[in-house]
Amino acid sequence: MASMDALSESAEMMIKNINELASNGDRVRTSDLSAKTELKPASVTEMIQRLGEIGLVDYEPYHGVHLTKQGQHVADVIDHRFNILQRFLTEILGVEAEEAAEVACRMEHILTRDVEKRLSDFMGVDKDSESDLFCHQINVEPESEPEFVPLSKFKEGKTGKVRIVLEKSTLTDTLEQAGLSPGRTVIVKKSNSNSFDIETENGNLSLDNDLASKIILQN
Amino acid sequence: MASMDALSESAEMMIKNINELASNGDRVRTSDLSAKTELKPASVTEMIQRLGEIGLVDYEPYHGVHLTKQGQHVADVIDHRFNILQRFLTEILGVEAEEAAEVACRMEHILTRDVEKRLSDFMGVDKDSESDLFCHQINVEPESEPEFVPLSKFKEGKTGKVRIVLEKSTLTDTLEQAGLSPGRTVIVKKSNSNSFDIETENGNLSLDNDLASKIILQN
DNA sequence: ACCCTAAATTAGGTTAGCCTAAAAAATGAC
DNA sequence: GTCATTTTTTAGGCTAACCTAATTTAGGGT
Repeated sequence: MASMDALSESAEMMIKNINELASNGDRVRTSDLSAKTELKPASVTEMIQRLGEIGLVDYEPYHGVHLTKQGQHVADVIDHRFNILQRFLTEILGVEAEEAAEVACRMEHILTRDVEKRLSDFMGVDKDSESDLFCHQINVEPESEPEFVPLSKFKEGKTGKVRIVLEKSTLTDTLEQAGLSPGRTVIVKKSNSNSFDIETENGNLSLDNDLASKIILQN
Repeated sequence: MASMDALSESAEMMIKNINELASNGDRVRTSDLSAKTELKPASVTEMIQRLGEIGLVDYEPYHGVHLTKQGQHVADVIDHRFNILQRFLTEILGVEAEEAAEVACRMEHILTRDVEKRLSDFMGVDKDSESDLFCHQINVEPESEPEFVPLSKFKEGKTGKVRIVLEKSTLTDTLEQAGLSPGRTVIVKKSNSNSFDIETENGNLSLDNDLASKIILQN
């Protein structure tokens, strides 16, 4: 081990990439890092040697690297900062995914502990973020995320809760009477390209596709 | 003029400092820049020469620099990004002033145009920011402290500006289309215990209480 | 006008982070 | 087990951004 200086962006990126490639527990090879970072192999070697010297990585010439406990901690911090930043950029600001990832990837190296913590609180992250970790590791079914989709995309037989009715008009009162106001639960009984037969708490009715696309349901 | 590369953080900082020292219209001297940037005079000379070569600065050996039109534009962009970031960090996250300034000063060089714009909207900056200035100067009524409350707590007829939309997932896109993204203004037309009829810049819609509680508006 | 001092520039050195090309080590086919 | 191929490392170069030390210029006091 050596200096206690702050890590450079390049060094942090290397640690992050090592961590991402180490998912299977194996040592990470120079060539894989070279491919992932788009640096030449010689540059990767240079960097992982330096990381080895300061104890963040266990480096064996010709046999790749893996993160030390210290290095893993750095990776975890960076990872968390990235996730928080990305979520903020996409969910709060509405930045498009790819750009959000790029910007988050630059900002993750700049965040201070305090700003990170405050941003986490703002985004509503539980202090015990193990649930987050759990998800990453198990990740059995990424499907059951509650989704918000227009009624017109619901499959037959599916039940959903009305969350939003876009576009109000005189029709709204009618829809309301029919049990299609926000908060109500509906079942799509039958659907085809232009007609949806649905059952609401107030009875049954049919909608055309145009209208159905403006009623947003939650799974 | 020469390259069209993105400016380095160091170059942008130099431009920023030149701009700040040029408030009186005079040419900015190397020694002043040296003092302000905490770089040695030789390093300042080196940098301003480079900035001169790419046309951002008008450099005359032994007689200082001043920003060109191009350079002034860069300075203005950086300045705006800094202000927005600092406001976000202090007003929204509650970061202490000095730390906010430091972090903003690093992040200002990373923001993309799009993120800058979205963050500006989020912070409620109008494109013609003269209104902003106006408000600050007149500030007749200190009563209506802007408050952040969920849409579900808004009284009928009240107008507010969307600041945050909690809840991720595919819903975000839908809300955005509906005119419910951060920065937009909405009016609550009618409300009851479980349904909110609101008017946005994009039209009218209804929300259920659960969802409305997750959309945070500012008075 | 001349000199002296302060300011600015040039010259030359360092480091991090990249590169290419050459050398060395590991790996797998037989 | 040997050898060809692939992978990795070493060697040496480059640039940006800093530095110190030496040189040059500007400008004021007399």
